[in-house]
Amino acid sequence: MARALGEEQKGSAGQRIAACLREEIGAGELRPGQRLDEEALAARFGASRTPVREALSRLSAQGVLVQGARRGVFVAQYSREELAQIFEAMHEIETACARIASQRLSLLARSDIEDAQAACVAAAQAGDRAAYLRANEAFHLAIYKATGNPFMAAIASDFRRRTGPFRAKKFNSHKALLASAQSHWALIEDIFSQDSATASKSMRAHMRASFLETLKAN
Amino acid sequence: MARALGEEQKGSAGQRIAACLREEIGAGELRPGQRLDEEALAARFGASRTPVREALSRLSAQGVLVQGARRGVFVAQYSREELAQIFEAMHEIETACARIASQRLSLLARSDIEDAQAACVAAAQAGDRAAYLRANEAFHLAIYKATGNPFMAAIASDFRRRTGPFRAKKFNSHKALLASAQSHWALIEDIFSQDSATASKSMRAHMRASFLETLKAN
DNA sequence: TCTTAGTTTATTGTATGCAAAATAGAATGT
DNA sequence: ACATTCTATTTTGCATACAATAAACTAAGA
Repeated sequence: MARALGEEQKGSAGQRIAACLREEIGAGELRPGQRLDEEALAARFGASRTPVREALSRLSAQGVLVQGARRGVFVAQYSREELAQIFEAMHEIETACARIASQRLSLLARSDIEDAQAACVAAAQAGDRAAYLRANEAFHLAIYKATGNPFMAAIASDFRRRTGPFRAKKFNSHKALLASAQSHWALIEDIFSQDSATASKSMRAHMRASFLETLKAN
Repeated sequence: MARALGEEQKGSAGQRIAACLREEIGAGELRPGQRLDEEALAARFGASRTPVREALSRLSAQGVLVQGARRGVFVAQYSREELAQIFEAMHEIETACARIASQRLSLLARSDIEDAQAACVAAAQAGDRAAYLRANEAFHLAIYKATGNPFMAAIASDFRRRTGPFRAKKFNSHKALLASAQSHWALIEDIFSQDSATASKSMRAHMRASFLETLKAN
């Protein structure tokens, strides 16, 4: 990753490392169950183990990593059962987000969602998997932001990160990207309709489909 | 606190310190906005600054603490606006929990909820504020657990912790404790009715009342 | 050949030390 | 008297060093 060392972000080294790892995990670049070596990370980020450990503590507190007792940290790995539970929780939250967003939709939020969807379509047509993954995240994030509630947005984002590695697996063909981008349109229409019942119902359907595809791919 | 040094919990020192601080913050013993001195905490827990910093990183990643750039860490403090947003999110999650719990209620979960409520009533009648705070947490936690979904339970618990210091302020009289314990009965009845619409509606009302009281007390 | 005990190695968890930055205080000038 | 600048102290953030524990490997015995 080019951004590892070059990009100068805000905050302490520990926070930068955490942000970078979070992104990579969410994008599925680090596989579930994979062990993270502290010293290797330190070398990679050009820092000592101390800020690396800080980052790992942060991420394991958020559930993105799991920490075995004196056994190192691993990218969180879930059984089918657990995956179903996570998706159920995510399902509830996303549904609530869609409902609230449809009630409070501002012109700016509407524009942000449209822009994100345009990026999704572009990436899907180009067949750029990495770009689509980011665009898709941005799309859902725009919906979360549209709730006007940063705390709702934060937990929804958290769940997206945790399921990222698993969802990423299902975007493994040009067709899958196009289908995903296509399915956004109905969701957009229903949220923009400003009818909260319709919006939440639509998101419910979207999440259900996403879950079933994810289960198949894992 | 007696539990500071004596109690031997599992895990590393950093995890024990984090758990201890989490509990104290949730119980309102540490005030929002209060600054936490690393060296003082290290002295108190009989450790060096390293595990203390680990604990602080964990908690700030969870949003329980906030970390200013080179300015130390503080117990998270929210404006009325932010408090309203947090409660809205909490409201959505608790409502979903009540709905799911009512659908899946097991005999064991039912028994746990009843036990927790008994403890609430006992603490309220005794006028023991600290005991009531813990019992009330256990009561809500039992409902979360009744969903059978540990991830739903976890986010619900997180929100409870974050709002803990603010909610704690409203339990400042014997009457308030009794009223709170009393209000649980309706909630229990509706969840035990196994009618998900009734259960979620009841939780919605409970959370609304809780929010209004909390706003007044802050 | 398989099991088991002992040893070695690698890695985590903790302590200490140092440098950078921010706050508080003192001194000087207007 | 007030503002400003320089200094000093406190405190964070990072690096290094050390201790403790678990995994891996070796070797010996059944």
